[in-house]
Amino acid sequence: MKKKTTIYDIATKLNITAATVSRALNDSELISKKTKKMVLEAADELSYFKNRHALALKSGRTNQVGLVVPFINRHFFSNIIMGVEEELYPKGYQVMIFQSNESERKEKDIIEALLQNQVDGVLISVSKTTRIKDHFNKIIDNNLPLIFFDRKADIENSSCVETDDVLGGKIATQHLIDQGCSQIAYVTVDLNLNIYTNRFKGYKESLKYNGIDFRKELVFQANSDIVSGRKVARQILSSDANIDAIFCSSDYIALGVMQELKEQNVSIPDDVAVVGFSNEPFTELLDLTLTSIEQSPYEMGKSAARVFLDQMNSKNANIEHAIKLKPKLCIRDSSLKNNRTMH
Amino acid sequence: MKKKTTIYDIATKLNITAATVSRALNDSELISKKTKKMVLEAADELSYFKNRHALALKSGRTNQVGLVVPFINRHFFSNIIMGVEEELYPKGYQVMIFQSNESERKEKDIIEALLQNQVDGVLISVSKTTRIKDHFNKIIDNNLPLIFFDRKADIENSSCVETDDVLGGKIATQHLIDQGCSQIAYVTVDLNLNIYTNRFKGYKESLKYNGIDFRKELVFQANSDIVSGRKVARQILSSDANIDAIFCSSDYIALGVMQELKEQNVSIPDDVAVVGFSNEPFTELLDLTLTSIEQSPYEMGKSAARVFLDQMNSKNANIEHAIKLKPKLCIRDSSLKNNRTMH
DNA sequence: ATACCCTATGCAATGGATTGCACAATATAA
DNA sequence: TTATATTGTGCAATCCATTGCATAGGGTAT
Repeated sequence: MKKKTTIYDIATKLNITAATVSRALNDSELISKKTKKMVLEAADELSYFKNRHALALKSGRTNQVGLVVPFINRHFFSNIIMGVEEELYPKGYQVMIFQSNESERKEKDIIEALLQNQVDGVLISVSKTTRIKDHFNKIIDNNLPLIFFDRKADIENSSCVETDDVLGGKIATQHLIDQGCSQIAYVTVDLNLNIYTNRFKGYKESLKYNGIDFRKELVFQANSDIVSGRKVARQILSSDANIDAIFCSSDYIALGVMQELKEQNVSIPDDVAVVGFSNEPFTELLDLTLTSIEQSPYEMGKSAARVFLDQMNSKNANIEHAIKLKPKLCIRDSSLKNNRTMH
Repeated sequence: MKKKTTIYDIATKLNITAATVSRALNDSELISKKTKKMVLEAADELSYFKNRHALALKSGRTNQVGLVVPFINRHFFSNIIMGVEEELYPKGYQVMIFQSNESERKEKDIIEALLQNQVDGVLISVSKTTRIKDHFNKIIDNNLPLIFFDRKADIENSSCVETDDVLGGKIATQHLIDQGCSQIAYVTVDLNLNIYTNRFKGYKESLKYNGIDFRKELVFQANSDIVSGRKVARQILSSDANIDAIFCSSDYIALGVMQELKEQNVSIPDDVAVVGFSNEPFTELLDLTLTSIEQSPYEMGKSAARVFLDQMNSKNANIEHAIKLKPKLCIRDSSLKNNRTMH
């Protein structure tokens, strides 16, 4: 077992003190060029590298931030991670990534571990099952920047970055109306979650704005998966509602819906236009591409990272930021009528 | 700026020494129940948590491992991360995730940072552009377990976990032959990368095994994307080769190929069967689902993590592991002839 | 009552890098 | 040549938790 090289080893070798070595390695102007050169060469020879823990212990700072997501392997979250990383890495921060698996318990553990690691801040998208919030307050109590993204908790002195879901619901609905639709079915997921109630709100506001009556019999519920999407499509088709469009609050539902419509020989988009939400990668790989709402997770990550940097720089950690990102409509085959070609 | 609570704060408050506090917190049997209770209460009151850096400094161990992938937001890699995490988290290890962006430079930086962090081991999938290997040797020199997954470098005393790509190439080719194909075009990506040469090798071996002559005019090259797939499909169709199947070493190429074939009214799989590689999620979301080779990244992650644990436990870090995971064929519409229905 | 043993706690060193202060060595000025 | 800057290094404390060794205080045995 080889012992790790320290500045003391270098000092001993060169018959100088560790203080001098430290200063030389940090290119202090107190040290002569000759000594610096000596030290650097010796350091290289002994394959020395800094011990970050000693540093952290001394300075109380780590240049590490904690990033917590429900799942790493979701397109949405992994792109947020990309955004955070790319913003923070050049500034010398290390991003420690953790996944809560939608478990409150694990989320608590992770935050405890982050605090033990003395991270300089925490960026987190809250687990679905989280009800308590002591662990978030612990972060605030320790005077660390706490930034929520996508899913937030109500914590004083924290910041958040989220998609403007109401707007997302609006522009999707408006687009369908612009395409000549007026009987627009809406498929929601879980009306307990903020994001879905907001999308629904946007849908209703858009109908109202266009003078179309809201009919609650056009609202359906499903889980966010293909099978559930097929099932809800069957429900919709067999109901009295004579719809000409279906707005799904999830792309997976929309995919299931499209599969079912196709099987039942309902023409998309002419008989029924379909719009999804989230702009999953597969939406543009389909034969009949799916119109959807892009939430720009990469931008969201960057934005959250910038909020963190802001809070770090203006030492006054009290500033709260609340950023809403504008979603974008990606128009594709499933909703584009009139045989217009895309280019 | 609130100062962080230390065991000294607790000691002062209770009029005892830090040593006693430390032992109490670690539930040492040297300490009386009464004192333990006192200490735990005080710790809670002062919202104390351990300083991991002090611990790491003292013990030289961190219970952290470094995990380096080219990109986090790829289905393949994010599932490897899942696997590693799920294996290591229950054992008390923290996984520090980094992405090299396929940059040798960044890969070096990351490894330097990991060493500075005194991680207990490194799991890495090498960046495409990496040529030097000093940074890998530095890990070995420090007597840390080094485990490569998917893409390896030739380093003594390191371990690796990879897919048996030769077998992957074989079973895909064999499947096409079983479907009655004999003029099988092969589209490769980069013959400098191990994984692609191995797939190609499997293709050739399978042909030979079935007594089919290898014809180099049936081998084409493309980049791993849809546009490139369409382009190569045009090349194939306009060549003299009268092919009845196309085996693509990437799903994205296969998708482009299928799009182009469809546009040119070539029937899949009856005129031309298509097989991809990697089993990307979209393969089963298409109207015409794509036959592909599943590499089980999740299992690969678990496997790599287990190798790490093995090396940690048997202190003798010299044991090299070399694990090859068996790929699986996922048969779908694009290659299944004879109008058999799937269920 | 004296010698001895436990039990619970304290003391002090350790790990590696940083940094304010002290001081030696050299250079400059008078 | 002596006094004064200037430059380059050394000393020692600090950050926090752990742990081997020492010891005080109480109990037990004789």
